[in-house]
Amino acid sequence: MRSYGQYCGLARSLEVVGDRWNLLIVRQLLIAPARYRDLIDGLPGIATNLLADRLRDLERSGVIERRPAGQGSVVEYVLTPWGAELRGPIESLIRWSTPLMVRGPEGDSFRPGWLALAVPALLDTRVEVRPSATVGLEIGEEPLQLRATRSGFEVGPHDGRDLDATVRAEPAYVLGLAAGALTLSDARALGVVEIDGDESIVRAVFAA
Amino acid sequence: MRSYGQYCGLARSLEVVGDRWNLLIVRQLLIAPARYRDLIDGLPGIATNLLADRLRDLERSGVIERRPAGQGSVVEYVLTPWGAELRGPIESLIRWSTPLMVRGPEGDSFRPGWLALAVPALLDTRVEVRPSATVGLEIGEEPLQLRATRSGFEVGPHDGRDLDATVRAEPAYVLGLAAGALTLSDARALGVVEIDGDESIVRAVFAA
DNA sequence: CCGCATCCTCATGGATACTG
DNA sequence: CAGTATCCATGAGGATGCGG
Repeated sequence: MRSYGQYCGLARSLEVVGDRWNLLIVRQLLIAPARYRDLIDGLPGIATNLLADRLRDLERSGVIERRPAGQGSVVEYVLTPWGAELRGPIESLIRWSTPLMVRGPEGDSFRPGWLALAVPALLDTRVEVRPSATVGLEIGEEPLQLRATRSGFEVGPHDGRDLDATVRAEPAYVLGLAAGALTLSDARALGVVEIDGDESIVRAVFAA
Repeated sequence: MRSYGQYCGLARSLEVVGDRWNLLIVRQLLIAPARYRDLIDGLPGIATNLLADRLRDLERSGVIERRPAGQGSVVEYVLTPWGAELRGPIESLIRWSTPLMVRGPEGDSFRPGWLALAVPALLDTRVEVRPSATVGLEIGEEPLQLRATRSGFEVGPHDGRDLDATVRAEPAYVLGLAAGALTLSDARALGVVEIDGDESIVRAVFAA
């Protein structure tokens, strides 16, 4: 990216992460460290040369690091501590996007892993839920789980542990619930969400 | 901007504000509503055709509005309520940029008005300062003032009211102090900051 | 296969001149 | 002052190649 030549924090940030695809690459690495192939899969639409270019740029500017993974010459891309601090700006943009997301997918591609960032960003962290309470999220295939911690919520792949409840819904409704743009009772009246198990926990998590 | 085709809040946000210059235009309008000429002045380096393009795009997507200003056919650009909510993402990116800003301007252009966003974004809002306490900021020419409110700090042009204290320093040191990357006593030992008036208020505001 | 590098085409950005 | 029009440089996207 060509420099803006402005002594302003926003302009300097954008010189590092403002290039097309850059923040989406960081998004993928916030979900989990990843190999080149994982990034291609998690970034539908990116051209392979662009991914290679961007990974070089982000490494040069100190946002990501390559590190050996497993055996052989296999490398894995990981965020540096500074790069991981982009969680704040990214969650903030995700919250801002709510009006754009309630329209639904409209043919856009979707990866359940993206919810691992979006749902905690949207949920009201002031809500008090018993720590370690765990709710399964079934969106399409990939089973996810949402766990309450003292500091907020974590969403990741289901690790097989016991679930207090399970929610099954389309991505748009999960996001609507998390953002408070849709209440649980409305969602149930519309028949767009199914809940198994301890419903009170689900109500507590998605308290509007 | 070409669509990413991803049903992800970050991707959809970037389709609206990810284009080059877009967030910097929003930055200017967060500082104050502005006319075309004000934007040209506040966005050194932008080409006039790009500014016109971006203003059209941002209006179409509901981030800004044109409205008549003064008399005649003079128009002014203003953020919509949704556009104004970009303050969160922008402040977040400004905080993230601290390591990039402590290097100093290095020839980049600077507008004191940019501090109206950066300083409140960087200051620790948990600090308790007497509401309506006012500190003058003298950076280059343009006199600014920093006012404590119940909810945080506001920085804007000096309105001529009485000041409890005045701080004079280069932009980089003001940002360093606000970010807590530089302590007031270090700054004074280095002779890079001058303080007049009630120094205790300045110490309270910039409590590291 | 994975992890890129090269090549080509086309869309976008930038600088400047110009107009109502 | 508030933008358009024009022309050139750069960057994105897609296909393909290629070594390990």
